[in-house]
Amino acid sequence: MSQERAARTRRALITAAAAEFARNGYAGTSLARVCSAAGVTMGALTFHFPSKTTLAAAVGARGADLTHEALRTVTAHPARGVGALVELTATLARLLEEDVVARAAARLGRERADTGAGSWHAAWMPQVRELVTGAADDVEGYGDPADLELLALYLVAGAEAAVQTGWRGEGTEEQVRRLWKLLLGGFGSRPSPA
Amino acid sequence: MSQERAARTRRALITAAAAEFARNGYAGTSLARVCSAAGVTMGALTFHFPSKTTLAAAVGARGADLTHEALRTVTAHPARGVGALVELTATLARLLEEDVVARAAARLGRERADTGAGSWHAAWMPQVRELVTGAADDVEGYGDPADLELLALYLVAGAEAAVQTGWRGEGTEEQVRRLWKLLLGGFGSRPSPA
Amino acid sequence: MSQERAARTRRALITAAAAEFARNGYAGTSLARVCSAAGVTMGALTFHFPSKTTLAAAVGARGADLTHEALRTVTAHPARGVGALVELTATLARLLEEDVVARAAARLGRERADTGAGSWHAAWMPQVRELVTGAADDVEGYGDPADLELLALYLVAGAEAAVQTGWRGEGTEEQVRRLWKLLLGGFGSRPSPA
Amino acid sequence: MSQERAARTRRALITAAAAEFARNGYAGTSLARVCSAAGVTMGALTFHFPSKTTLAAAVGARGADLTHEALRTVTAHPARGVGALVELTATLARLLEEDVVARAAARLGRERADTGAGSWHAAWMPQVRELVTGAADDVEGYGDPADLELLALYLVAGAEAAVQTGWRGEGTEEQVRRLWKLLLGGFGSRPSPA
DNA sequence: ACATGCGGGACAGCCCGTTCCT
DNA sequence: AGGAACGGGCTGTCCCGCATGT
Repeated sequence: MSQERAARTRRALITAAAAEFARNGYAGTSLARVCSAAGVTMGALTFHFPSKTTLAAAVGARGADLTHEALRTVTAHPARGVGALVELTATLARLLEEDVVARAAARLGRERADTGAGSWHAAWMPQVRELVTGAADDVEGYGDPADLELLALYLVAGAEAAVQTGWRGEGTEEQVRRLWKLLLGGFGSRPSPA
Repeated sequence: MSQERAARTRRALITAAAAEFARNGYAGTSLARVCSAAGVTMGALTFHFPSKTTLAAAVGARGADLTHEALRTVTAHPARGVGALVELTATLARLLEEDVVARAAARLGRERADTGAGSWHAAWMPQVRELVTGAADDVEGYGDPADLELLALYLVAGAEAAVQTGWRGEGTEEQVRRLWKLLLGGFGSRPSPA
Repeated sequence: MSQERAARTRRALITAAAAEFARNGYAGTSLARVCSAAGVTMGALTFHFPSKTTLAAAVGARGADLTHEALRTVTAHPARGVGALVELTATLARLLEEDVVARAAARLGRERADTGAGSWHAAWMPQVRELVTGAADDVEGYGDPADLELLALYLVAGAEAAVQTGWRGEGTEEQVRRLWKLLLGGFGSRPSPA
Repeated sequence: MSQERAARTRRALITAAAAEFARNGYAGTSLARVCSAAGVTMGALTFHFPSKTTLAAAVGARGADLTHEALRTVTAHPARGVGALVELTATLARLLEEDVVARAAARLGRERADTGAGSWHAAWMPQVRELVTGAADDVEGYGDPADLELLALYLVAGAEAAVQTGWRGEGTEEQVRRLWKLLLGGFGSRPSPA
């Protein structure tokens, strides 16, 4: 049956669209380019996705799915407290680096937060909050849990910018891990030589 | 003479364009909207800025100027080491929050890094590097200076995202300061009681 | 056997298409809307009607059939002369008012007179002519028979416009009858009070 | 000054659009054809008329103006009663026959009665009503004045159909006059010789 | 010099009528 | 008869010159 060909077309379309969205943003992406990149005609696109908004929503949804899946493997082994946060943000950074769809979903989530397509944050923010509040006792001594949450947000946003701009020296995941090490390690213990 | 009217028109155009660029990005901004927002006809715009790229470049340049000016007042009093970094990032955060032109310049710098219009980073990155390397002895104990630089980058990127998305609880500048406090403070010194 | 289901599908399609054609004209009608209105897929439509022109032709043909049928009952009882003309035009007016297919056929006949689909007139014009010429002696005193024929044409066209625009106060058939009464009655006998 | 060139362009556009609207209806008309017929580019069209609806509205308005003008010369000489009605309908018939814009306005008025573009009737219906009611005493003996009004409506609709379909033997105005003569003349007085 | 009105093309996104397999 | 895909065409609009005023 040709139902699998339809699915293949859909995937090709979503991937190609994600590549364009990630590079040029929503408004800067033309459906014609998406089609030629995916090797399908405009008619096929409009059959699967009636409008550009719908296409963006599909990319966003697929990105959210990929994110959930990536995070499930992380939360599987029971890291607690700050260590789990490190693992989560590092995983997100690697995902953004390796997967175009996730990258596109993140960008669309910020550019089109109003439309339903947006809100990539909703895919991982809840886990951050749960980690921070649920293990409040583990992070005792780290100050206000809300600050930890904010730190995670800033780090992920930074990772996103790093991936897009191409600051990557050694890869974005390593950058995030190095920052955490700096923060948790000697940083702040600087008065030691005193 | 009407030369000052010309200057007024230019400024109105740049401000209106910045508002649109900041909200809708480069591709999502139409010159017609810019004109109607600035109260100017399209003919006047094309007189001052022959192309859309030129307009974006002008916005970027103005944003860089504003950034330089804001940073000059910071580097005036001779804070050294990490304290100066805190001050610098906090100032950038406030600038992004308060000034549309700076916000637009930052966004254009990331979206159109290739064109000359881009590169808002060039306005403040040198200062960060100088601060980090020049005061290498002050930051002894903080690990690799490159890590500190990276941290500043991530924080500014996070602030930019915070401003655009509207995470602001108490204002973005406060967020950045709180994060620095968390990092420099007891953070990481927690296992001591163990 | 499913042959009757096919016939049912055909009829549903023709009725739905007629409704759209009558309201939006030929060019303003999209086959997709017809399908969704008829509860049928596009594949089914293209099976029964290979092209849009074919569909319109089918609607026209069905409209002509309905018209013939309606007129047969009229010409059954042997009204002669002008009375028969009155009956014929009134019947057409009622048909246009009550039946969507006839309405669509009339509209298509004018919009697409070139294609075979058109020419709803051919369904009733011959009867008018026959009535007018065949009973020439009965209408003696009415002037040129060609004028009577023209009058019938104008009245039907007026009825069509009345139905489409919605002038109907008391129903289009009544309007036509009232006009005939006006024309045949005292009208023209006005110099009596002189 | 090039202001007159703009006016010329506008007129050329309206005339060309009227020709297309009159022949193919609103939905059947493509702006590209209008442009090539008028010898202007799409850019010029969209400058004067932002949308197809606007263009249609302009055609409708121009048609209404022409109608007013044509009727003013009729109502100038003080024909009273039925004679004025004859003159009015005959003038409308001739206008429909000779002027594309009026023809287009009439067709648009029926196809798009909902939009403001429509309503060509509003250009002449008031005069009919005034004629019928204002001179009620003159038409004494003609029955209900509302019937006379309805008759005028039907005749104009018939003339419109005649022009579009091409029934014209000797021209539509003559047709209308002949019909009036038939109606006012001996028609109805026929059984007298019996 | 500064500004305007008008016009030029080029796509963009959407949809449409149609056909090809199944 | 159904699902999928195909091109082409339509409307809207966008970014930009080129005349002309002031």
